[in-house]
Order: sequence, then structure tokens, then C-alpha cells
Amino acid sequence: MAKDRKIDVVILGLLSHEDLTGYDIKKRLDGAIGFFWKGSFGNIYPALTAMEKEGLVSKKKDSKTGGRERIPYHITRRGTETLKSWLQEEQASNELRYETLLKLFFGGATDRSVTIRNIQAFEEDVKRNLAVLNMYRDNLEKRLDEDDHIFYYLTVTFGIDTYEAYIKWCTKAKKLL
Amino acid sequence: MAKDRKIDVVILGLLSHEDLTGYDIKKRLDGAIGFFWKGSFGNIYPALTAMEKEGLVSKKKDSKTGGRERIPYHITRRGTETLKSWLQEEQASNELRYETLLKLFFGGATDRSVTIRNIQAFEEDVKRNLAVLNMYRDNLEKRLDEDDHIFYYLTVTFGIDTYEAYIKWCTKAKKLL
DNA sequence: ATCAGCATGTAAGGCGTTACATGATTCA
DNA sequence: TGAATCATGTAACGCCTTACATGCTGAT
Repeated sequence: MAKDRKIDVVILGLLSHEDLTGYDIKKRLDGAIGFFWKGSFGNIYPALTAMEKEGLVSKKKDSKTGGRERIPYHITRRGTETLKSWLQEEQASNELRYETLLKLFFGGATDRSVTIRNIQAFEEDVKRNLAVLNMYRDNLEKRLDEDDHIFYYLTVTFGIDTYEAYIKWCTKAKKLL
Repeated sequence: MAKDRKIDVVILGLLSHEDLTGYDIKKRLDGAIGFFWKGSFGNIYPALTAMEKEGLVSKKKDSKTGGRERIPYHITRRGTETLKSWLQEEQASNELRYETLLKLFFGGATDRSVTIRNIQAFEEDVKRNLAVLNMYRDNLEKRLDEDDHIFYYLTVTFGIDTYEAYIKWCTKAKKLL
């Protein structure tokens, strides 16, 4: 596995449940995973090709039911091992790149009203995302006993809890300014 | 300003208060800004060179007081305008890349104990960072009336509030697993 | 003497975003 | 007929990380 290409483990993780095409993977990334990890086609397809060469995934025959060619990928035993060993590594790089905070930090260079507007826009954005996450949670909560739902549930509640903290902070911040 | 090189506005923001060398800028990034934005020498120096060519910053003569050469940079009027217009743009890209969440989401592929250990490690990390942010806050709180301290204070409390939400989540998550 | 901190920069290489190219099917 | 969705991929380009190269000063 490429050293710095984290998309690899995302793909392996998704494939550990079911065979997926590059297109499917993109859809998953646009779903519940999207709030903490992003991916693009130009990112996913080359990674799949590279990982097949490395023997981490294998191509399945297209069970063509009409439509354009589909290339579902399957995780190999070696891929599963790579995934597990990554999961067991203790260190994890967690990175935030919050332009909103950057704008806040440098707020002194412009009018207060601009900063307040920025916080407002951020708050609305967060509320929109929160609504989506709450939907995911409601669905997951009903079937917590199933399979790996507990992990999805915890991930989603992480998002909800932090977004709620953001919103509380926004209220305080607007009052202070 | 380069379209996708966000380090530019970080530099402009820092220079809007005082002249700084590349080395100084790096130190600032390792401080209170570090928790939501990172930078490296190989990132900063080329950006400074490019921005000087674009007329956003200018080199100041080294007021050499011994030691190696220092090249402090000063923000130009044009740089200030660029900074302001960026501050006024409403959209801001906020990105999270949380490997911890990735490991959690794919926790089903390994033993529960591994996931619990990962959460534990994350929690300890957060607590360490929180302690640092609390120190920053205590210092800022004393002089909230000064200059732009309110903005630094708000940025730091954003970090504190979210980190505290993380810790609460960790407790819940460990109980559930 | 030697190590840490101050200080500037370059080089290699990888990774990711964005846009482009292509084409089938389904539904209004 | 045209738009949306499914589907795979390439190319250009830029950005960033990491490692390397260099050398001074001050403290131990």
C-alpha cells in the first residue's frame, strides 16, 4: 500500500463488507463518511488500479445486467491483512483545515460585521449537515444489533456531538462580538 | 495570490499585525493556530518568494543584531486588500480528515479491543491538546480588551469546546463497546 | 567541544483536485 | 429529444510533505 495514500484504507474498509465498483465507492464517500473523509474519481480509480497490482484487491467479472461496463472489486486475503494491520497501528493523523477559524483568527483585519456574517454562514452550514447526520442516526438506531451498525452509529454520533458543540459556540461567539 | 495555496492568507493574516520572518511564521503556526492549520518550511518559504513577486509582501532590511541573516517580511497595501477580500468571501472550505473516525467506522474488521484502544489513544491525545488550549485561554482572558485578543480567544474556545465534546463522546463510546 | 535553537532555502516525489473524454440507459 | 444517472478513466497542474544542505550563536 502506498505510504501516504490514505484513500487505500478507505477502499479496503468498504470492500471488507461487499464488492464495489469505483463508482459505488464514490457514492459511499458522498454519504455518511463524507463528513470526515472525502474522495474523488481521479483519486479512487488510480488507487484501485494500483492496489490491484499490489494484490490487495481483485477485479470481479461484470455480472452485466445491461448498462455500461461495471468493474466490481473484491478484497483479497492480503488486502484484509493490510486493513487489519492499519487498524492496529496506534497512531492516527487527525487533521482539521478550518478556513472559518482562519477567518475568525484574522478577524481584526476587517469589520466585525464581516466576522459575524462568516460565523452565521458557518452555523447554517453546520445545521444543514447536522440534519443529515440526524437522519442517519435515526436509521441506524433502529438496527443497532445488526452487523457493524454500532460502528457507523458511533461515527455518526461523533459528528452530531461535535456539530452541536459548534452551534453552541456560534451562539456564544455572536453574543461576544 | 495563488488560487489554491491557502498558506498565503495565513501569512498575510500574520503579517497584518507585525513584520515576520519565515521562521517566525512557522513558530506561529506551531502555536495557537496549529490545531486548525499546519504549515512547513517547504511550504512557507516558497510562498513568501511568490507573494513578494506578486507584490503582496515586501522584504525588509535585516536589522542585524548578530546571528544569521533574517528576512522579515512586511505586508503591502495590496496584500492588505487581498486579505480583506478573502475575509469577505462567504464560502469557506472546512475539512476534517480524521483517521480515528476512519478506524472507528471500519472497526468491524477487527477485534473490539483494538477499537477501544484506538479511542483511548485518541482521548489521551485530545486531553493533551486541551491542556495546551486551556493555557492559551487563561492568558488571553486576562487581556480580552487588548487589540484582537477577542478573535484569538474565540478561536481558542472553539477548540476547547470541540475537544470537550470529543472527550464526552469518548466516554459514551467506550461504554457502548 | 558539542548540542540546541535560530535561520533560509532547495529538491524529489507523491498526492489530490479539477476538468475533460466517452458512452450507455432510463425517464419525462 | 434531452437530461439525469450510471460508469470508467486520463491529463494537467498545483500543492504539500519530507528530507537534505548550510551555517551562525550561545549555553553547557
